[in-house]
Amino acid sequence: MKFEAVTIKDIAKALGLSTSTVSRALRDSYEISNDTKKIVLDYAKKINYRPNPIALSLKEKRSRSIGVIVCEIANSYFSQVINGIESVAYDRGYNVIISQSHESYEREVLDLQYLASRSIDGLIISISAETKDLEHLTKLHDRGFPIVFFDRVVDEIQTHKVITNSQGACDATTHLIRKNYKRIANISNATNLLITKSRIEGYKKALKDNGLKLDEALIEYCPHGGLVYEEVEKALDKLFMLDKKPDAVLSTTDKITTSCLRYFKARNIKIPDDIALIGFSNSELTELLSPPLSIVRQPAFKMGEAATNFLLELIESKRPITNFETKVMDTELIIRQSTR
Amino acid sequence: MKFEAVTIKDIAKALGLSTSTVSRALRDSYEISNDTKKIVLDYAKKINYRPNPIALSLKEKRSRSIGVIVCEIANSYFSQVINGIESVAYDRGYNVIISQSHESYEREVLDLQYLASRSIDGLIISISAETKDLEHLTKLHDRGFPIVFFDRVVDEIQTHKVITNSQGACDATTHLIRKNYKRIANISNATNLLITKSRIEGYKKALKDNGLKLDEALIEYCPHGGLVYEEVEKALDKLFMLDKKPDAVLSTTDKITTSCLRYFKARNIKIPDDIALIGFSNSELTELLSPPLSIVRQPAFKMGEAATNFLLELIESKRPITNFETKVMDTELIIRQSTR
DNA sequence: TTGTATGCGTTATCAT
DNA sequence: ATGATAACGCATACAA
Repeated sequence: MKFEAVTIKDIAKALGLSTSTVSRALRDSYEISNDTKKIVLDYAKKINYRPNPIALSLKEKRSRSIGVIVCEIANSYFSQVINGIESVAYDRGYNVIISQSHESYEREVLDLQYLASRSIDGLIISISAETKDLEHLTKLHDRGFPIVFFDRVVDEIQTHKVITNSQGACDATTHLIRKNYKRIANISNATNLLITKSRIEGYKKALKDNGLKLDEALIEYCPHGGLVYEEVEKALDKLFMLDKKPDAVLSTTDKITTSCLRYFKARNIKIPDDIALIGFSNSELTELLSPPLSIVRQPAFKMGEAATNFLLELIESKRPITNFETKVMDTELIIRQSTR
Repeated sequence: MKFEAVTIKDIAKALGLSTSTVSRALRDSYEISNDTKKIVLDYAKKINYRPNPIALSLKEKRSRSIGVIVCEIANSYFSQVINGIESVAYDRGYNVIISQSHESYEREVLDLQYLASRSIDGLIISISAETKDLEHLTKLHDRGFPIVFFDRVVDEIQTHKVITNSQGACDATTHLIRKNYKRIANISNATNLLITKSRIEGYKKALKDNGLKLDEALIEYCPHGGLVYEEVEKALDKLFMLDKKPDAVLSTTDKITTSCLRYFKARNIKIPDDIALIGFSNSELTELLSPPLSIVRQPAFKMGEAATNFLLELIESKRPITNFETKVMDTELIIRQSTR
């Protein structure tokens, strides 16, 4: 069942005017007499005329919509980022079209194909944990398509980016060291992601700064970003099978943090008595856990806002931008009782 | 900086063919020779041609995108619904454009204006807690615009709807009664919402079926859907100031449940010793709380899927549909330790 | 001040 | 088997 809307043509016909007069009257052009304007405007209002954005898009070669690709919407971090994106986009008159990669490279490529062509004016993306080949993105970027990365960014593409620094992981690790934990495990996202490297780096820096020896056996990676519980389970199994078991765990993504909690609970491993846990998380419920969970919180909403401002700058700039910026934002370390 | 894409015209010019030949070749029309097809297809692939969906939309008078209005994305229930919507939409070749009402009637009207006209083919909506006047929706609906309601539906508009039954609240209340709680408070959403009426009804039914007297003083409403913590705080303050205080609380939305937990924690009120709590929630973390929270879980993902299937049926139907369906889905009662 | 014609990218209709 | 043209809704250069 199609929904037939009113067009300029309808108004013109009804009023015995030409479409161009109506068009100009609606846009309050100086060339149209006040009388005509009033007649047109009144009638347009009466029949609830709305310009067809698709026709406008075709004409202006811009859709006023931006695409967003994240791994999962139902993840507190990403939903908060989307919230930030949506707030800026809405204010500036843009639609937000959201796609989920579900941590699948293949799906990410499909999403991009779907969003690209010209139905979106630009893209905000946090790449999937599986993504190693960037051709789908470089191909667009090289042709001048505006792309902004956030969270899981890539080095190979020169554009605006929004990330958090490695200080979050460093602070969390330092905190654990100060609390006298000696064998601090680190469970992170896929190895290929820059964000993983950055968080591992923060972790290593803290160890080094505090004179602790790095034990590579204490670092575990989740190739699917912790999307499947089993990979976190496997990682923890391995850690607990070590001769020298960890006495604390730093988990560096929302999803992995939740899985760690689930793992400990299932095995009746007590936090912080049996093991300490600090995790990256943006869930509002972490403070209500028992014990309340120490976390590293990312400024998700602000990251979404920043990414969108960057993207709209790229989209609306008259001339190609070559001077790109990477906005590095601070995380917030919230100490609660899961780390004694 | 604009992104210039390849058009049929470019291909036609490059290959010395007419646009119609190219168009037909790309669509594998029987009237085009295999040789020509191959030449066109190869060249199109080489230069990475993609049809312009906006031009298609203008021609077909459909945008292949659907609008979604929810109060908040960053809410486990709604993000899971959106996940379901997105999954069906994606499979059927539709974009999903998301807007948030933030529980504001005014914002909902703006969102709708923004989405309407012809940039979306249909709408999936869960109305804001503030919404009483439905003119913004009826106006569209009366003109044949496809709308599907879910979760917070309305009686006044005849169309497909997806809801959960009142059994969830009834089951939860019955469970509390069986556990020997006598004074069961109910904290619900705004009074004007049907979903509130339904859940209160389930609650009352359980009391009645079990021979308990209804005490209206034990029912509290949150006009802003619990979006502001203070209204939940006020509701609980009132309940705890009663001469006969409640010994259990049933909270009927995600947001309110979280606020209850926060309130009890802030005041060191122990669950379930000081008071029992069971709440509607779709968060994955509730089982990790201490005590693990008894919940009523809604089939959020499935509700999103069902709503989208309904909407696409309305959109793609050749003739006006007058036979509307309301899909009533079951909730899941998960008993954990917050209710002894 | 108003009207006519053109084009945005695509496809359907009608030639050739 | 292929090409020319009109149309979708709108804005605008150009005419009148």
